[in-house]
Amino acid sequence: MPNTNANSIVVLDFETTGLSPQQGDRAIEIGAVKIVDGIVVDSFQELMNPGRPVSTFIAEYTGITNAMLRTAAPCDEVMDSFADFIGDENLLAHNASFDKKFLDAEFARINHNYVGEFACTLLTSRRIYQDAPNHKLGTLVNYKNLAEDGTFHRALFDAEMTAKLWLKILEDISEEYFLDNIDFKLIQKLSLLPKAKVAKFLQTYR
DNA sequence: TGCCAGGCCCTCTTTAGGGCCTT
Repeated sequence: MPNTNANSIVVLDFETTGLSPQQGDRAIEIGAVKIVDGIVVDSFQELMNPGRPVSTFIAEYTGITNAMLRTAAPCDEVMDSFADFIGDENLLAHNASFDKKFLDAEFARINHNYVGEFACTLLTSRRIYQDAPNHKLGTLVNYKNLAEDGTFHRALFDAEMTAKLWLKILEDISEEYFLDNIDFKLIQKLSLLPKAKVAKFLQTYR
């Protein structure tokens, strides 16, 4: 059984060759941080060789070039190490449906199953920060004045920024609705509510 | 040959269409 505390979680981000593993796209980089009780206690970052060149668009978008990938370990090897990193923790990503489909596809190739469930900062922030100009990761980092020192669209940096956003979301919910020990299931439930029902849900929680 | 992601979410909706997000 995965840990149920929202404060113990692995935040992950993939860079990939494209948008769809079902269309043959592969992961080219995985970045992740492990958070325990609001503190980043571990991190993981690896480039991985997908076995074929990346497009000019992807190289420009991510800064990850074919020259960099040529010397990287193959996806299977990196994903095997990453399986050890995530253990049985619950997982978090910004637009988690995207990262989940690549995680599932890459893990399927090495016959690995994981027990953790996903939460999503995109779905959560759409409900908690309804006044944000949009809900892109970079916009939300600026909107909440979260310190940034790095380059977006690299896996570890995006995972670190997603982690900061997650902790800010927990802090804001905790302060506004007087909740402590926010449960992972609460966030999952919240993330699928109609926006108009979010405030009442949190006000009446416990 | 022609097609080409997909889940969420809103609305001029539900016998549907299009924008938002991720690379």
